[in-house]
Amino acid sequence: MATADSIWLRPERAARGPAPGYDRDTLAAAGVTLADAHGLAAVTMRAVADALGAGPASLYRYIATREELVELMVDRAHSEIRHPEPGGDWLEDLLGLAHESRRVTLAHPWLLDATATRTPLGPNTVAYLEGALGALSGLEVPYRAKLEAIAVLSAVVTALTRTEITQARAGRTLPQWQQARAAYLTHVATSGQHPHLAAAFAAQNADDDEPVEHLFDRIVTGVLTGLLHSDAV
Amino acid sequence: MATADSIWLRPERAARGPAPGYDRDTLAAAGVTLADAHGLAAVTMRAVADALGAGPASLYRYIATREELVELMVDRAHSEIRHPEPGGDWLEDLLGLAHESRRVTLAHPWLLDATATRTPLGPNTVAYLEGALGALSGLEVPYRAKLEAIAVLSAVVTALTRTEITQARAGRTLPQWQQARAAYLTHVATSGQHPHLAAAFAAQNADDDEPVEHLFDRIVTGVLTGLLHSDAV
DNA sequence: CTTCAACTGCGATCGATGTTCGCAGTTCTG
DNA sequence: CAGAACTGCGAACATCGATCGCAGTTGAAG
Repeated sequence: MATADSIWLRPERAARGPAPGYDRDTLAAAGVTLADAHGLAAVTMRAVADALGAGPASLYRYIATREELVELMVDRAHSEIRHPEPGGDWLEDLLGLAHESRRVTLAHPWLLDATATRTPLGPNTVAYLEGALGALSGLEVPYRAKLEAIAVLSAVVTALTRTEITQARAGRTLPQWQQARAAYLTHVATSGQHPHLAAAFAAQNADDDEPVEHLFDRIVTGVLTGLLHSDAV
Repeated sequence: MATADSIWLRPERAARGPAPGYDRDTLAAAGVTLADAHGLAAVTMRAVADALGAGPASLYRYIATREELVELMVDRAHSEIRHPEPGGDWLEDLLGLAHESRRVTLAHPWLLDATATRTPLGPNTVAYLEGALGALSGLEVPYRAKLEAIAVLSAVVTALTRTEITQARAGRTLPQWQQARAAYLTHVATSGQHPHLAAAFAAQNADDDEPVEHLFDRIVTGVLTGLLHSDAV
């Protein structure tokens, strides 16, 4: 049954027939729980079915493919993004939205993997987009620039959150491959070539006391003001 | 044989024993050819072995895992990045490097998938980093800000190139899922809710004549100047 | 030159995964 | 009440990454 439609346009329940035992959101919730605990790779069809007490093939009555399950999971996670009412200052509003995005991503690190390649676009993601556009509604700037700014903002927030998660994970478990990478990096830094990198590497471990939120604010603000050349501070 | 070392620190040839029939770069080249033609998913161990005329299990004499093969491929692709000599203006130099990054990514679109989650760090990627730091060497700015700027730049270039590739692909083949997404988007835009999104959607299809390179320059310049608050231009 | 440990290529195979097929049971509709 | 439509799902298939063990080959030590 090749359903070419998007899952968001496909009706959840069939018109006729017995009532389904589960629903999409239940599948998504089970997938989110699994991914939160053991990463996105642990979200296999069989694992989700087991968590639900269902047979491995039952899930295909609700979703057409695993990709769609991930899409449901992403949108469910995005539903946790709070949308505060706009306060008039577009920079502050957008910064608040960026903080929400970061918070949810820290709570569900697998979002980085799920949204790295594809760009799921469910109702809650759409609501996020609408919110961001609403924050910029007072700005006298072409729509294209606003969409660009939002896309760049999203990319930057993702990148920042990714390094934050990576560093936090390295601090706890130091999981082999990170160790191997550090070894290679010090090898590169002390090799004599790459002088700039060596200097940066040495300077990096010196003063690291800036709070993460402050760094986050500084970078996001810089990027946004650079893109929308604001006159406000 | 659990080799915990990075592949870049592991010796390519063994000290004793017969000469290997292939080498790492040959594997990487075969993988790149396959990925260029049919995407990263087509780079399976068996496919690479077939392309080389080798048995499916032979590759594991050169790499420990498929991840390492992808790492080799990424670094080989990054070797195509040209490093022009610095011209004194850091913004121009960094912009040139960004263009090189975009060019190589357009030539090897699978780089987006390969670098989406992981961040391979081979010799050529390190050389790129060194070049970017070198371009900023004249700036009176803490090293941390330079590293941040480079990371953000990389994220932005990736995002821009991804949308560019996606749109180009949609223009040619319009591959089903894009069609489904467009259907959902128009459904959202015409639903009455999401007024800002509807307005943006309507305005987007109006005037689209800005050349891609110009848009690229504009955004990258905006982001960089916003981050490093340049006084130039 | 001999010897042998070390390495190479690789066929066979394992476990896991996403997905399909067909069937029995269930439920809503006309 | 009868049949159509749908559900749950056991079994199976193709494909994937990875492992194991063996025969053949090489290079260095004595």
